[in-house]
This record gives sequence, C-alpha cells and structure tokens, in this order.
Amino acid sequence: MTLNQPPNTTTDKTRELILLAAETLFAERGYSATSVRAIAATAGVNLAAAHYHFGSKKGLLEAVVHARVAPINVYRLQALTTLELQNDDQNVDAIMTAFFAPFMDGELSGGFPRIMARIFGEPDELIRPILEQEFLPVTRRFIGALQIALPGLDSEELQWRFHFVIGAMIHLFMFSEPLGFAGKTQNSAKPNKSTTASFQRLQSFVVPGLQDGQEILNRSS
Amino acid sequence: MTLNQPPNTTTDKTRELILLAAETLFAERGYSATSVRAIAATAGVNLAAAHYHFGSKKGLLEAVVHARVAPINVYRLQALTTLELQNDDQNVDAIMTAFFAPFMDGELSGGFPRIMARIFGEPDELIRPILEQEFLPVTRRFIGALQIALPGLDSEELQWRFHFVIGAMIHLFMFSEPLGFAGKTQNSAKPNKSTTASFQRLQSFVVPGLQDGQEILNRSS
DNA sequence: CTATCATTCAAACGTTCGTTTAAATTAGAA
DNA sequence: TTCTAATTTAAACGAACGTTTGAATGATAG
Repeated sequence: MTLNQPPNTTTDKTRELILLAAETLFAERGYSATSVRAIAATAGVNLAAAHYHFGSKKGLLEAVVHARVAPINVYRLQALTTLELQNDDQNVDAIMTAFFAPFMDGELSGGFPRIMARIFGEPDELIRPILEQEFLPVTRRFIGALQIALPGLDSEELQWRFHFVIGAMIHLFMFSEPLGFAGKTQNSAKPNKSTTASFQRLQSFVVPGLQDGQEILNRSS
Repeated sequence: MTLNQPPNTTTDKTRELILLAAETLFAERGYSATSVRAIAATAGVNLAAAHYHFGSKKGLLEAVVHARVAPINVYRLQALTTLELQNDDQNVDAIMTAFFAPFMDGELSGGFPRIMARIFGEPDELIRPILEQEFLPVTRRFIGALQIALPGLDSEELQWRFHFVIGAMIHLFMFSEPLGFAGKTQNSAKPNKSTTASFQRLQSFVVPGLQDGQEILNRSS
C-alpha cells in the first residue's frame, strides 16, 4: 500500500498530476531546460509513468498545450459567433475582446500563458506544428472577422498588424509587467495588479494600430 | 607590444569563429537546445577552445549578445541625441525610427534578432541579467524621450505601451512574416520581402498605439 | 638559441538526459 | 476467487551534456 499520497477520488490521477507538474515547470524554465525527471519528481510519480501516459517529452508538451488551448479555442469561436449574430461584427474592439477574453480571468504570471511565451524560444520543428495545429484555424477566423470590420484595409497589411498584436500579447504573457519596474513602487512586494487591467491596456494599445488609416464608422457601447 | 591584452583583439580568429557559430546556432535552435559541442564543430575548432575563450556556455551567450547589442546601443543613443539637438524630439515617429533603425539594414531571419527572440524562452535567471544590463539603460532613455513627446500620457501607461512595442518587435524578430503565410504566394520560394518594409509596417502599427488619446500637435517631414 | 606564455588539442571527467525494460502491483470482470 | 489487462515501479540503457585536465603546439621576447 502506498501512503505517499492521500486517497483522492480524481480519475486519472497520475496523468493529471504529470500534466500539472509539466505545465508548471515548462512555464518556469521552458521546454528544453526542463527534464522529464523534474516533472515526475514534482508530480510525485515515477519517471516511467510520464512516458507511459504521454509517450515522449514532446508528446507531453503537446498534451499540456492542447489541454489548455482547446477550451480557449471553443470560447473564442463562440464569442465571435455571438458577435456576428448580434450584427456587432463591425466593431474591432469587440472582436479583440473576444480574442483576449479567455485570458482575462486567469493568472498571467504562472501557468499556461507563460508556456506559450516560452515555447517560441524552442526550435522551429518543435513549435511550428503546435502553433499551426492549435492556433492557426481560430486565428484565421479572427483575421477574417477583422477584414470585414476593416473593409478598406489591405489583406496583407491586416495580417501583419495581427502579427504584431500576437507579439504584444505573447510579450505580456512573458512579462506580466513592463521590464525595469514601473518606477514608483518596488516590484517584489506587489507583483501584478490585475490580469484584466493588463489586457485592457493591451487592447487599447492594439486597436488604434489595427484601425489606423481606416474610417471608424460605428462605436458600440 | 605584448599579446597580454584581454583576449579581445580583432586578430583572434578562433574567438571570432566561435562567436559566429554560436550566434548562428543560438538563433536557429535557442540556447538550451544548442550544445557547446555543436558550436565548436560548426566553428571548426576544438571543444575546449570555447571554454578557454568564454569560460562557460553562459559566458558565451553573454559575449554573443553583448557583441551585437553594444553597437546598437551606440547607434540608438546617438540617433536620439541628434533628434534632441534638432528640436525634433516631439515627434514620436522620429523617436521610434531611431529605435528601430539599427535593425533596418540587417538580415531579419537569421542571426542576432532571432537570438533576441529565442532568449525570452530561457529561464529567468539566465536572461534577466542580460536584459537589464544590455537593454534597460537605453530603453529608459527612449521612454524618457517619449514622455517628453507625449506629455499628457501617464508615465505608467507609457511604460506599458512601450512594453507592447517591444513585444511586437520581438515577435517580428522571431517570425519575419505573419504566421500562416500571407495567402497569395508560397512562403518557401521567397522567404521575406524586405526587412525595411517589415519595420515600416511595425512602426506604423505601434505609433498610433503610443499616441492614442494624445493631441498630436506637430508632424514633421 | 632558449625560456616563456598563450593557445590548441585529444581525452576523459562526472553528471544528467530521454527512453526502455521487465517485474511488481493494482483494478475490474468473469 | 481467478484471470487479465492496465498501471506503477525500480533499474538500467546508451547517448549527450558542460566542464576540466594535462600534454602538445604555437608565437614572442630576451
């Protein structure tokens, strides 16, 4: 009988423990700098259990990412569809709200957003398939919606601008506060004000860039 | 004339070979995923030579970054000083041109910009000192200049907006084209149009975001 | 020349890596 | 219960890692 863990009723306990530990360590150290041994130790499971459930370290990363991205994609598509049904799809600000909203209520510093930021430092052959499979379809949908809201904007220019939006968002994932601390207060005492406030700043920054050169016809509430 | 100088002379061939190989491989694979052995093999030198000249893998990364950032910092500060002497320091667009210009003429896909992008995926204790030492002083200068050009903008809000500018720039370093290819042409045939054009798109995207809510009083040529 | 010091080199250090193996254990159905 | 498959475990595999060592090589000064 093993008494290293209290009896929990969670199904697939080992698998969930590994996923959680992997998410934590990938977020803290990045993929290449994290060992499967450290993940297993943090999860409190045997080393071989990670390979039994996920096949390889790469498969573990893909599982971690997919487990978090899938609900985000569902939310984003639903929010965008709601906008279209409300005939509110001319509102760039509302479209970007639908895009950012899945991250508003979560923790920014640790966990999944940090993983997404760190992933970009890994070799292309590791991250390209993940990005294209997990994010590209929904991203295309949002670019299409923005194209309708900004009919006078050249398609290629719009893709570039959305590219920059992603970059600003990823950087916010990586550093939940501007580098070099804000100046007034010490940054160790109060690490972050609010994820929602940060994303509101991000949104009010990128929307003018997206709309630049376009005639803004309607602004909703 | 002794060679008892610190090993920094231009005639040090092995050292330069190692730096070049390290820059190439760090840009392609990232820091953690690149081995010192691979760097030595690419440079065509002995494995121990890398440790002889740079002490450690971390020291090699710091040397690669510093060798590239130092001239960039010189250029940026000089360009900003020139703006101030011309009394053109009210022009946000001109300030950002001074900030982006060092990258305009170089190759975007391979080399130093890619390293800067990949570095952000590494553990904090590795990258934080590099970022603070190499970039923070000049970044503070530019934020100060933007504060003068945007006197009505709250200081904390300005730092957030500059944070997003950095993010968009780093993302451009990482992916020299928008993900999911532009749609018209195949991306393998012609990988990138022009670094200058990409940065002009970036600049025209971030400037409206920086100026949002401010009264634009003067626009120079 | 010789002496001296910087550099290069092959080789090995100990450690850690991802992964695999095969036995032990557990859980559920018959 | 007994059988069977799923899961967990300890142990080890070979490879690759960063780093160090000490001898060989190179260049320079006296």
